[in-house]
Amino acid sequence: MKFEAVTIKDIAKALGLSTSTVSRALRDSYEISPETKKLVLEYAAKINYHPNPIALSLKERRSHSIGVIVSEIANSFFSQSIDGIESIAYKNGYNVIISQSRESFEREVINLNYLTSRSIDGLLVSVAAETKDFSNFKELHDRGMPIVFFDRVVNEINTHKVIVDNYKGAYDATRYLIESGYTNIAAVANNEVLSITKDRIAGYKAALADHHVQERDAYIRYCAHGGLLSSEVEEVVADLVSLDPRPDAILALSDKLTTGCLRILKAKNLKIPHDIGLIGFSNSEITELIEPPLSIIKQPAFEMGEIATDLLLQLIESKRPVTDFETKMLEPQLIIRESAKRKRAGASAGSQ
Amino acid sequence: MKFEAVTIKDIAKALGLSTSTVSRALRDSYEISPETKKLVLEYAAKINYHPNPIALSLKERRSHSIGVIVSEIANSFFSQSIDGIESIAYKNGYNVIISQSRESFEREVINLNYLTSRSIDGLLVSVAAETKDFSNFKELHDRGMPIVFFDRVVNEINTHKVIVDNYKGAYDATRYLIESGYTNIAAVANNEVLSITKDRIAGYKAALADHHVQERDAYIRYCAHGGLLSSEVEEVVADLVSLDPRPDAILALSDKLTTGCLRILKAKNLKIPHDIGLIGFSNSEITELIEPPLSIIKQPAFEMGEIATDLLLQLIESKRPVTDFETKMLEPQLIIRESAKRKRAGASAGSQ
DNA sequence: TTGTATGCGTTATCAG
DNA sequence: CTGATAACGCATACAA
Repeated sequence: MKFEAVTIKDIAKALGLSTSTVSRALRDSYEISPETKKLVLEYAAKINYHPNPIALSLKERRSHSIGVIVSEIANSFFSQSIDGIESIAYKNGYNVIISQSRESFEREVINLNYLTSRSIDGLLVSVAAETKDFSNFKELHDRGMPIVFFDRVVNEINTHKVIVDNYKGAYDATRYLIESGYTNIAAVANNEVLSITKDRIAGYKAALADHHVQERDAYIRYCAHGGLLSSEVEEVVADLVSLDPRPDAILALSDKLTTGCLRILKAKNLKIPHDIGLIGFSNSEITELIEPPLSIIKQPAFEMGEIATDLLLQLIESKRPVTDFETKMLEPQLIIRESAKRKRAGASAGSQ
Repeated sequence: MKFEAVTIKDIAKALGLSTSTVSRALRDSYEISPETKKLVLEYAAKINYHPNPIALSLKERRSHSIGVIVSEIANSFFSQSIDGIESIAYKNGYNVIISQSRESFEREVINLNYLTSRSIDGLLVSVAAETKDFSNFKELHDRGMPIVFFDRVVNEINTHKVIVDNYKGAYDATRYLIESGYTNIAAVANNEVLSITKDRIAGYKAALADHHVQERDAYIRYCAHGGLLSSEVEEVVADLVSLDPRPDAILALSDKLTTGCLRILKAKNLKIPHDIGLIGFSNSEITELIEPPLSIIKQPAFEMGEIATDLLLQLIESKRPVTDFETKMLEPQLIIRESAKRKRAGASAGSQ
C-alpha cells in the first residue's frame, strides 16, 4: 500500500459538495455557511485530511523550503549553525533541506543545481574550500534566487552575509601566543581564496607586525581542501616541523584544521604544549568541559545560523527592499585554557 | 525580481512546437525526429531550462525527499548520522529534510505532521526522549509511510531498525569500571521508555550482577528530557553525589548525558577521575584526539545513518518485499583512556 | 452561499 | 513523427 491520498475531491464527493466549496470551507472563508463549514471541517478531521503541499507549491510557486549547503554537516561549527537555521525555519514554517559539498567545487555545483531545481525559496551557503569560481552563485543570484552567505562568504556577490570577526579572532589568538612567549608561530589555513582565510591570515599577520614578530612565508600554509583529506594536513604539519627554525606554535584557522593538527601532532608524538603550542578555531563542546592542552577560538555558530536564516526569510518574503544588503559581523570568543599556557620546552632550534 | 520560471511552454512557444513534443524531445523519446530533438535540446540548454520538480512531484506522487527527525542536530552522534544519511541520499538523488524534536513529544508530533504533509517519500527517526506514546508513528506507518528507525527505535512498530548493541556497550563500560576498581557505580540514563535506555540499563545491570556488585535503585537515575535541560542533569548528579555511600563512578548513557555530567562535575569542582570516575557514550571527535580523563563508548554513527537510509530507500522503491523487516545491530566501540584509569581517591564513604 | 472553469508545469493517452 | 487534451491537488475568478 502506497502512502495515502485523501484529497479535497474525496471530501467533496462524500459530502455531495463541490471542491471549491470544500476548499473554501477548509480555509474558513467568510462566504461559506457555518453549517457547511462545520460539516466539512468535521469530516476532514475524521478522515484525517491534510492538504497536499506539493499541489500548493505548484500553485503558489513557492515551496516553503530553504536549501543549505555546507562543507560538512558533522563539523561542530556547521552542525551548530544548522541547529540555528532549523530553529528559525521551524518557527516560520519552513523546511530545511541540507546538503554538503565536502569541500568539493564539483559537488557544490551539483548540489546547487539539485537544490534550486528542487524549487527552494532561498539558499543558505557557506562555500566549499575548493571553490574559486563563484559564477554559479552569481548567476543564480542574478536570476533572482535569494541567497545569504554565512561564515565563508562571497564578497563579489551583493547580498546579506553573516560572519564573525575573523580578523579579530586570528589577531587575538596570535597575540595570545606571542604573549605566552611563542616567537615562531606558524599558521595553517584553508584555501587562499576563501574569505575566512584572507581575513584570518590578515589578523595573524597584523598581530605579528604589531608585536614586532617577523612574518615568514614558510610559516603560512594553505590546505586546498580545507583539511578534509588528512594527508593534506599531515603534509603541511610534517613540513612545518621540519623547518629551521622550527615553529614553536601553530595557529589552526578552522575547526577541521584544528582537529587535523591535533591528529597529526598526536601521531607524531609531539606533546601540546610541551613540544609545540597549538591554538585553533574550534566549536567542539567538549573542549569547554575538559581541560584540553589548547586554547580555542569559538564562533557563535548557532546565532550565525539564526541570523542568516532570519535575513533569508526576510528576503524571501520581501519584507525589506533589496537595496540595503548588510554584512552582520559577530564576535568570536577566545577561550584560554590554563593547561595550554605552559611555554615551549626549548625544543626548537633557533629563534629570531 | 522573483526567481524565474522557464518552462516547457516557453520553449514550445519560442520554437513553434507543442508542449508534448518539447517534453518528449527533452526526455529523448524515440518518436521525435533527430532535428527537432536537437533544436529543442539546444534551445533548452541556451535558456537554461530545468524541469520544475514540484510539477513532477505532483504528477508522479513522489517528492524524492526523505525526512529526518532527531532530537538535536548539534549533537555529534546525530550530526554524524545525518552525514551518513545525506551521503546515501545524495548518491540516490534524494533530498534530505531535517528537523529536530529537541526531545519534546509535542514538537516531534508537529514535525511529523509537517514533514509528512510536506510530501516526503519516507522518514528516518530517532525518537525524542519525552516520547511515550508512539501512536502517531504507528498510524503513519499503518497508512503506508516508509519509516526506518535508528538509535532510538520503536519496538512496537514493525519496520526496519538500525541500532548499536546498546546492551553490550553498557555492559563493557560497566565491566571496565568494575575492573578499574570502582564499586559504587551509578548510571544516568534517558527516559525509561526509550529503547536505548532499556537496553543500556539492562547491560549495566547484567555487568554488575556478573561481577557480584550489588545493584542499587538509588544509583540508577533517569532524565526525562534526555539531559537537554541542564537543570535536569544537575539535579540528578547533585543527588547522586549526596548519597551514602556516594557513587565512586558514573556511567553516562548518552552523548548529551556525558557532556551534561562533565559540565556538572566541573561546576561542582569534582575532578575526574580523582574524585569520581566517569565513562559515557560520546561521539565527539575531540575526545579521541586529546587525552580526556574519561573513557568513552563510541557509536558508528555515520554507518548507522548510511544503513538506515539505504534500508529506507529500498522500502521507498519497493526493492524488497515488505515482509522481512530487519533490525541491524552494529558494534559500539569502547575507547579506554589511560588518563581515565586512575582509581578513585578514597573519597567515597563506605564500600560494599 | 455554492458551483464551474481555469491554471500552476509536467507527462501520458489518444488522435492524427 | 507531432499535436491536442486530460490529469496530478489545490485555490480562485467568475458565474449562478
